Amino acid sequence: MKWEDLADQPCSIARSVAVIGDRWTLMILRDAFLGVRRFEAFQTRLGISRTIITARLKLLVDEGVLAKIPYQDRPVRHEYRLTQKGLDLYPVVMSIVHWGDRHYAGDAGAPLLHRHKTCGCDFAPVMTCSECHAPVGAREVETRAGPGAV
Amino acid sequence: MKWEDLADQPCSIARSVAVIGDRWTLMILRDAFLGVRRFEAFQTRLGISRTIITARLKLLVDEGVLAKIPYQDRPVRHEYRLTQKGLDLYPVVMSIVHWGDRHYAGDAGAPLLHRHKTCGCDFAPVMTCSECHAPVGAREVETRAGPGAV
DNA sequence: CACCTAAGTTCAGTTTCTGGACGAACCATC
DNA sequence: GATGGTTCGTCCAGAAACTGAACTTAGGTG
Repeated sequence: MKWEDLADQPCSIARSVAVIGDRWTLMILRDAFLGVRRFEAFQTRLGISRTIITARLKLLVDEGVLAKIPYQDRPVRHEYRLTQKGLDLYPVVMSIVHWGDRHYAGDAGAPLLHRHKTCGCDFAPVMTCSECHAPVGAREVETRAGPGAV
Repeated sequence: MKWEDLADQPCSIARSVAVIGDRWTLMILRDAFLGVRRFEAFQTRLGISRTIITARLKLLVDEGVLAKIPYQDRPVRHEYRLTQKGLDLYPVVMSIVHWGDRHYAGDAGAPLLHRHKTCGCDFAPVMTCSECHAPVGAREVETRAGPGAV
């Protein structure tokens, strides 16, 4: 199987992974959620080749995760902003952060803290059930084929 | 920046992405959560080269996400099981699934349904605040340097 | 004019991924 | 005891992706 074939699988993971599932794309999304918007800023912060930045930003724009918006004319310059579809990735990014905090933070603790403005507390993300609102763990879930299965 | 350097960044995303941030690793984790445990099963389901399966399983075992456990002697055979650290990735996997369901499920609907055994309902994962238990969106969060920052 | 910025593109060289063949260790069957 | 099957890999040549560095475009600054 090739990377492009992933997008055609009858699996939401495969289809998502085809878009966001590589190292640099996830790092770009991290920076986007931290407010980075310009090509040069992504390149400087990540320190990777401009070719890759170009390719990844293009993919994310093509997929509607980022929008390329001009912020000045003469010369025209663009910035990359998260769309609603991009903002919907927040739980993905936060759960990755949280896993890293739990398993890779050294003695010093987490590199970043997240404050929930609504309640004013530093928080950790908790995955809950949309129906009963209780926290959900892997062992409490049963998976079965849905309407979109093959 | 090279891939290996990611693990040394003062960023939980980078450190996590160094472990789980590539396409095939995420697909292997998906299958692991669906109950796949054997080398041959991963290879057959994913249809990718055995070299990659070997390398990815080794990385996940080295990182303590999977455990390699013998399930028979003569000849000795192993299976790969999620450790607690691996099970902790469930929110990551589920949030990716959910994003895919929302943005890439066709008219047919989601390929897989998830039933919360505790309450008996099919559910969607909702990210909530550990402190006030309300759902959290990207715009309601403020990020700042934590104790583990450089 | 010389130099600067932002956002890319181009290119040769290196690294990584790929499919397919092969190996090792055992079991079952004829 | 030769053949074939199962499971879990390794090895290799070729293809694809990534890399750093230089170059381009379109304008702005002193």
